[in-house]
Amino acid sequence: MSHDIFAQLRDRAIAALQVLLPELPADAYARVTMEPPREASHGDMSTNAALVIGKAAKMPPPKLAAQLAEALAALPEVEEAAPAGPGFVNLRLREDFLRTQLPIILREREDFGQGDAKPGRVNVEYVSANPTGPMHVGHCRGAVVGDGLAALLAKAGHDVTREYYINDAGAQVQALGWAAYWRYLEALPVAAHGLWAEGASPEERKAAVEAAYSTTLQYGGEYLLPVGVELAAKHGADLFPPNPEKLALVRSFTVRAMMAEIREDLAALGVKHDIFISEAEMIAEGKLEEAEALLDSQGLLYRGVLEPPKGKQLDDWEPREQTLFRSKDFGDDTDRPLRKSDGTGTYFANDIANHLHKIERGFDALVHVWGADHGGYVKRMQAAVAALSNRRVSLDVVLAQIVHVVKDGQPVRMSKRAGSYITLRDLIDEVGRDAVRFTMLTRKADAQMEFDLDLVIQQSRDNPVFYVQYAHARCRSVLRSAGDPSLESLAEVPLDALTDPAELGLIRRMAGWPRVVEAAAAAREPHRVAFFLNDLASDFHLLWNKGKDDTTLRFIQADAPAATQARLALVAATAAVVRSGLGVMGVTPVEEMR
RNA sequence: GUCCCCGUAGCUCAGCCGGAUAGAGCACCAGAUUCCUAAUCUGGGGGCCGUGGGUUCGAAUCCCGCCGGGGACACCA
Repeated sequence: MSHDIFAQLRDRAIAALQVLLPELPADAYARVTMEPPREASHGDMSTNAALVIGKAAKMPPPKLAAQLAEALAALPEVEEAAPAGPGFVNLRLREDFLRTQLPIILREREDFGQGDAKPGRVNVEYVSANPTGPMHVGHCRGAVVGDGLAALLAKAGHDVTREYYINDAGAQVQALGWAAYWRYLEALPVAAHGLWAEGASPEERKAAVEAAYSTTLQYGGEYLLPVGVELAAKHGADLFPPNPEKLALVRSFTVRAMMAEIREDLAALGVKHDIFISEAEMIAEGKLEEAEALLDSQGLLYRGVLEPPKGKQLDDWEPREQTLFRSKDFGDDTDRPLRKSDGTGTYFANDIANHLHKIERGFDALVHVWGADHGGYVKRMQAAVAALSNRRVSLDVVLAQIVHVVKDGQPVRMSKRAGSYITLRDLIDEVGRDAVRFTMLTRKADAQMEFDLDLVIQQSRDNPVFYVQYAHARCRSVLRSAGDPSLESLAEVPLDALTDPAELGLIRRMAGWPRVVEAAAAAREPHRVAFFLNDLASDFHLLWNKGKDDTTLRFIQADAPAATQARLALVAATAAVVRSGLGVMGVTPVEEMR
């Protein structure tokens, strides 16, 4: 069960008000909050209850606040309750109530913060990089944010399915197929196809392929060379000359090879998915036609011609009649094409099919992590989901903004064209998986961020990865020195010795973890976990340093076994909460730092 | 031209669904180390919350205009 003390006290406050105001309907309390006050001197918790229900109760908020404070002050959890400002009630919690949180943490350990099971099923789709090459740093942020968000939602009590949508249909994969075919031809003896002379240069070979099949080779990366060699080893010259069937075989082989590589990249980053959905298979199953029929039956499709976009130079624009979806009816700026002028489906149409597929599998909430370049795509997709589900299913899109990689104060180029293409693997090799994951989650997803390669490997306060791991390592160091007592036994020890403000502050922070999980999940903001852990680490380092000035505050006291036990319980709980938070972020809690 | 994201301390950024005197780290200044790891900690200075309106008991937060940065805009994915 959840152990959110803010939720508990909020319930207490509402119960108290229901006694004071028996005639007030239950829904009047919806906007009542119980939260940490901004100013710590105001106490541990603050409620706006008198402010938000004053009008409905026909009472001036300050008067109601005074009555509520009186009722709350009588609670066993509460040391002091006082009306304040325009109608707040500030609570100071009893120290022994705060201390009761430690055994709870020690029994729940890494599960502390786990929310109660929530109804409904959530589908989180992330990464979904095109299977046309290895992952690069541009994909990395979305992968980490998606993985962290999925873990966070699960921690908050949601039933989460993590999904990867393989874009293995469409023009890009056609192009990939040709590029792989080119590499296949290169792996064959020249005599097998005779497209170029023995000893032809790479440019000549490429030009020969482009001329022979009137195609343009967009993908030629070295990562396709082994694919060509494997195809040649497996099929000899049988795939020459090309025909649609043989090219389809090359394509599916290449997509499988690329996906194998992407899965390795994901594993290296520690990013997990429950399910991989193939666009091509879904389309082959007829999901597009099904979605189209469903929309058509609701009168949401029509034949029409779109206006040309203004302000953008389009030399070859001409009016075309297409099948259009009335996304405007659902808040989009314009209606959107479902079929190209040649009658084939647009990417949008395939994506509609993808979402119908999700809705049919029974999800109640869909969450996507997309790159910022897809920002213009959000409204139409939300429109489609609303239409396909009769507005039952929600679609939230988290946009992951661009990451600028910086080294030695200089931007590191990431484009393929510039030649110095940074793969995800390069980045992990350079700074380590934990640093990549933690750093990518220290910013709101929709803010651009700078990834400073020098900073993330630095071992100092500037580097939050290090700072948090160091706190955990310090906890573990203390516990090892004390002979690693079991958490079960520590959950039983008397805690009266914990009275220092720094000790109680640390407990307060930890007791707030379930609330952080709940709020961060609701806002779809996994970065808040990183900030919480930074604060928690700071509280712990503070306490540690107090022990340097005042030896009676050190954790291990040779001549005071009871105080030592109590403090070991505090330290063990801190370590457990750090692990709980790092678990959400997918970052390893280290035992020691050397 | 339209749409989306961003604009908070010198720098990098928090600020949860509107709440009380706007915060953290870095940098700068001044301190703490025979000690469970000083890889840390304590104190200090530093703000027109881009800007102008609006909503209300109350706005960094919500709404509108403008300015600045980034991104996206038929038949690509």
